[in-house]
Amino acid sequence: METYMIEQLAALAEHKTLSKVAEVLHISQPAISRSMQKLEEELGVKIFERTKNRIVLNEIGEIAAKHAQHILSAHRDMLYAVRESDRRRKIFTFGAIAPAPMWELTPIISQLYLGMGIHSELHETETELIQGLENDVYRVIILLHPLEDKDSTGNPLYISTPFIQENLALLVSKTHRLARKKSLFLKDLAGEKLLIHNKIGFWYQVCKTKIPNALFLEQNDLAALSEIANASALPTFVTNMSDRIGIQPSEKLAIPILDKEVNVQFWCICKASKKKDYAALLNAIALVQR
Amino acid sequence: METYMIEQLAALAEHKTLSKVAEVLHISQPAISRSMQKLEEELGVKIFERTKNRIVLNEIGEIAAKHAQHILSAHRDMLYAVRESDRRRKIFTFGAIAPAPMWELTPIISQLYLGMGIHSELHETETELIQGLENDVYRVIILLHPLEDKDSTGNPLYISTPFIQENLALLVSKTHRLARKKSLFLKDLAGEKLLIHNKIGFWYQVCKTKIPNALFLEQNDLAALSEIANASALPTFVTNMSDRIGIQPSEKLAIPILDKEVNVQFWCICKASKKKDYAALLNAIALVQR
DNA sequence: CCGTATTACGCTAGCCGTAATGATG
DNA sequence: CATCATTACGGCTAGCGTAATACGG
Repeated sequence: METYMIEQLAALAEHKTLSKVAEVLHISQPAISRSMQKLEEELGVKIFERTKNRIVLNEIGEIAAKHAQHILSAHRDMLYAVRESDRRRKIFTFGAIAPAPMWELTPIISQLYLGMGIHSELHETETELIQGLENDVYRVIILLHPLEDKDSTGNPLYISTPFIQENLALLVSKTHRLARKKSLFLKDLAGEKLLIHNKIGFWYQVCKTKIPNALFLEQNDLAALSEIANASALPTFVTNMSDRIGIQPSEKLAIPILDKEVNVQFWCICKASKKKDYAALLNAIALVQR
Repeated sequence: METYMIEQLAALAEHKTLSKVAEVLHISQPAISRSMQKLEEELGVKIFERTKNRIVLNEIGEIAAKHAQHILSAHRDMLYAVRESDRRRKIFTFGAIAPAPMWELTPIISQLYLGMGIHSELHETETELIQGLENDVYRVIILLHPLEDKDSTGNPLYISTPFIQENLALLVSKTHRLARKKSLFLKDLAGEKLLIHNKIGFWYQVCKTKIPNALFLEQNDLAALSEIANASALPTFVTNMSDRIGIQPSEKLAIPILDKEVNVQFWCICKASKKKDYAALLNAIALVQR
């Protein structure tokens, strides 16, 4: 049973006449006629009802055509899987729960995997990240904790390496009502108008759920947000990582926020089965802890 | 992607070397070598790690091979389904809940479908029968009641035609304690030793559950059972259908049993979608009601 | 050296297209 | 007579086997 027969049978079930199939598949009518004869002979079963100038699939033929379509979709699946795997092999894709470790990790990967493309994705929750790691969509992921899962024989499924820490602070003008405090908690921000970026991973949910009655002015352009923060009296957030991307405190004060949810340790995680592939990367990561 | 490539890739994943594949598939080594090169080229993706005299599937190659095996099994499924359907087309197979309608139906089918094989199966419960009808394993089935199921548009899914009736009686010697009764109920047989056949469809369960504390002496050879029944004082069962297969009452008395579970009407049922195919059969069946 | 993969070189099986034939509505 | 399926015929592609080459344990 050769592929071309399967293809033509499936097309015949769809287009009903040999002529139409010939037209669609860019092949001559006699070719189709012969293929179908040969297929029928190979199967050893009548799958057509023939009159002198009409050929129709019989009940068994319809079953055969169903299977033919299934085989063709299996072919397409194979092609897609192989090419998709290859594409992923040529790009280093990772996922992160927050932007700062994403920015930190990118240059490290860039140095280590010279010439390879890098693609990173930000998520607010860890479920998609872990799932992506499982599917090999992500080579590594950045979470707020290590993954300790074991397989049935007790061996770890993942390798977790501590990465950077990040500590949140509120950036306020010197005239703000909170400006004289040395530190504060999220609940102290109740009712404030706050300028925030909206692609900040897990921070977004933390802010939304831990600060009561705040009004969030969301921005999705980082440069614009920085401008507005400088030009207005609106408070905004910074972290120990903010300077890494060129945000300067200017005339404002950064007041540390003490809730444990906003003083976090990131972890870089890969599958244990790929330990060797990423040993060098995990090594490099261990060096930038601070 | 031609079938031969798929086949060879799957075989390579299994046998590891081109030489072994060549041996197994009865084809020359160079042929395999070229096929795999061509496949790799068609995919446009490196699926092998090659050294000068060694070829190994890489990670993507393993994925490809998995898919190849899946495609091959789809091929086998197609072949099996087609041939199995053809086999069924050449044999009239039906299922029944009791032997008597099976014996009655067989000659009717035999006359109507001259030259076609006939195969019948007996079941104690109706679930396998209905499932078999659904799967087209059985063309028709014999149950104790019609099937009234409708599809989503309210059209009947099945055609049910009344067939024969069967009424059970106890066959006892004239000296038996029950011999003077004109009729009886199953519960009257409590504690008796009873000679029965064990391939009697639904009767088996009825006897087992409706007669308290009886001792059943099971026989699976019909002729032997008949002999023993004649030669011994043991009571056994007959029905209005028994004479059809040559069982004679001899010197014994047949006492009707009145429970409704053992005075039954059989129904012959086919799929509504095959109504036309079996119209003649259902017609013939309607004539033998009695 | 024996086993393994690849390359080179004809051969030919088999698939294709063109043309012709037959049937149908 | 337009449309569709099948048969006939010749060409050519492409997969095959044999033989030769090259590498490795």
